[in-house]
Parts: sequence; structure tokens; C-alpha cells
Amino acid sequence: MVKRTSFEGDSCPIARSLDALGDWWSLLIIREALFGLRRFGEFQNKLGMAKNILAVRLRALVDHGILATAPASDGSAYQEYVLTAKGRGTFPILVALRQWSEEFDDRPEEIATILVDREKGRPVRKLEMRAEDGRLLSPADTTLKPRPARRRSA
Amino acid sequence: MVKRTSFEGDSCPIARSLDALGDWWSLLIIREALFGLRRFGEFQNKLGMAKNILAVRLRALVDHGILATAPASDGSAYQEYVLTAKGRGTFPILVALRQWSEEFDDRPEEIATILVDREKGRPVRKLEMRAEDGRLLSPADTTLKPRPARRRSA
DNA sequence: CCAATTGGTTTTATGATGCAACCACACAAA
DNA sequence: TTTGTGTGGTTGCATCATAAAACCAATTGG
Repeated sequence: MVKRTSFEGDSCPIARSLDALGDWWSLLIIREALFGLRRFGEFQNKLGMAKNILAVRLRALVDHGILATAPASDGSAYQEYVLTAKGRGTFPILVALRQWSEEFDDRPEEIATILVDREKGRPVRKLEMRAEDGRLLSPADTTLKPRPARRRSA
Repeated sequence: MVKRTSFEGDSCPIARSLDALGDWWSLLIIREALFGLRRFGEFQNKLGMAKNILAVRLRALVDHGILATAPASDGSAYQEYVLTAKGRGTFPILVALRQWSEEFDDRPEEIATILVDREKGRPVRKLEMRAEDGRLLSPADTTLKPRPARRRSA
């Protein structure tokens, strides 16, 4: 088989995430969903993508438990696509992508929006990684350990 | 043209990040590079990917300023691929992807490694988003604002 | 100097993507 | 009830990207 390799069985959590989110459109669909879009046509209009691949992506996101189909909302007989908790949980990923672009993009002047604290209207700080005891960690302060086996793993 | 749409000119910073990182292999190559891999063969062995597409991806990452080619390191005449500051700056993205998988994956028992604080060996906390004044922010506490125009923008 | 390793490129097959056309259904007006 | 319109897709192609394997040049190692 020459299929595009799937990382579904990989043991690396990054690869497993990419299996669900790693194509060109999924994260942008999620971004729009976080912004409040729900309907097929809304996504299609906003993202300007082909309708067939939007349909495929939406189905895949539903299959992955990131979106769920809701029967209605404004009374019409059409259905909507709403984020699940798993879908809303991608928020830090989107923030990390955004901040990387803000910090390293070659043409930052083309970036249209900034993420701000709603209360004060001031930019948010960079994402912080902390130890259990609250110490701020840099990448070099971290390392990988094998996952401790759960007792009586089914 | 029917090319895979590029987000290079998009004004959304997330789309711009995806333009550089959004394919199936780039983030995994970066992950291995953060882990210390440098040589073509090391990447190829570890990731098990086809050599032709590895070559294409490495070139693209170099073009994007994420990797740089260094002439040597162990004295051999071959070249190495090392992360730039821009490349190392992807660390939070990888952490966010990892944590999303740890929190929401359907089969978390298949995840092999956990990210720990090197000093204490304890798992790191979830990435935190804070306001300028240090208040911890949830997604609902944030909003997007148009980027303030730089004076005398060239 | 010979053989194996490294670091790729080329070739070929197939899957994914994108555009356009088509179509079923819901809904509204006549 | 028929007609029309918009929504939410599906179906055909044409093209592009990806993958596996074969091939190849330069670099080592002996």
C-alpha cells in the first residue's frame, strides 16, 4: 500500500495528535469553530475551500470526536457541527501556533490579529510550562520518561 | 492550478504556521531534531520514512529557516541538519500537541512517554496562558484584536 | 584499491486535493 | 401544488503529493 502513512498506532503522542489534526485544513476548521461557526456553508464561505474536502474533513473530525453533529439550533432542519470538549481542548495548540508565528514569522506585519486578554485588552503572555511545584521550565529543564505502566492494564 | 493551497499569504498567524509546519512529517522531523538527531540517515532510520520525501522535507525546513545545514561535527565530510532558534521555538507547539493527546486520546495506554521536569522527574503541568499581569487565562478570557499598525510601516 | 555506507535522485504507482458540475432535500412564495 | 431558491452535500475528472524501490555518486573504512 502506498497510502499516506497514518500515525494512529504510533506510540508517540505527538504523532497521534497529528493523525487527527495534521492535515492542511483540520486546525483551521477548528479555529473557525472556536470562533463560533457551526454550519457547513459558514465554514465553506469563510475558509474558501472545496466543498467535497470540507465534507471529508468534517466527517473525519466527527469520527475523531473533535466535532459532533447537532440536529439544529435556529429551528431549521439542517444540522450543525459543534466542538466537543476534545475539540475545545485544542485551544493551546492553536495558541502555540499563533505565538510561534508572531515570534518568528519573516513578515510579521502581515499578521492581522493579536490574542489579547479580554478584560484588559492587552496581549497575552507566551505560553508557560511549569513543574508540578510551579517552577517555570525551559525546554532544557525537561526530559522524556517512559510512561509508568498502570497496574492491571486491561 | 490545482496545487495544494498554500497559506503563505494568509493573514492568520495560525495558517501561516501551518504553511511551514502543517504537513505530515515536518513536526516529527523537528521533534527528532530537538531530541538530538542531526544526520540524514538518523532521521530516516528513526522515522522510517521514504528517503525522497525526507529530502524534500529537509529542504523545505531549511528554506523556512527552521533547520540549517552545518558542514560537519564529527570531522566527516557529510553535512548535518541543526535547528535554528526558529526551529527550537516550536517546542511549545510540540508540548501542546503532546498534552492534547495525553488528555483526550482514546487509547492513552498506548502512549509510551511522558514529559517530566528533569530536576524532580515529575510530570510537567499543562501549558498555562497568562495575562500580562500574571492572571491565569482560560480560552473564554481571551479575544482577538486587530493588530495595531506600526507607525511608518514600510 | 576495493567494498560498504551515506546521502541522496529517479522512476513509477497510487492516494489525496481541487475545481466544477450535478443533485436531493428543505423551505418559501404563487 | 407547482415553481423557485438556497443549503448541503456527492460525483467526475485533472493534477499534485506521497511512497516504495531502484539506482547512483561521493565518502568513508579496511
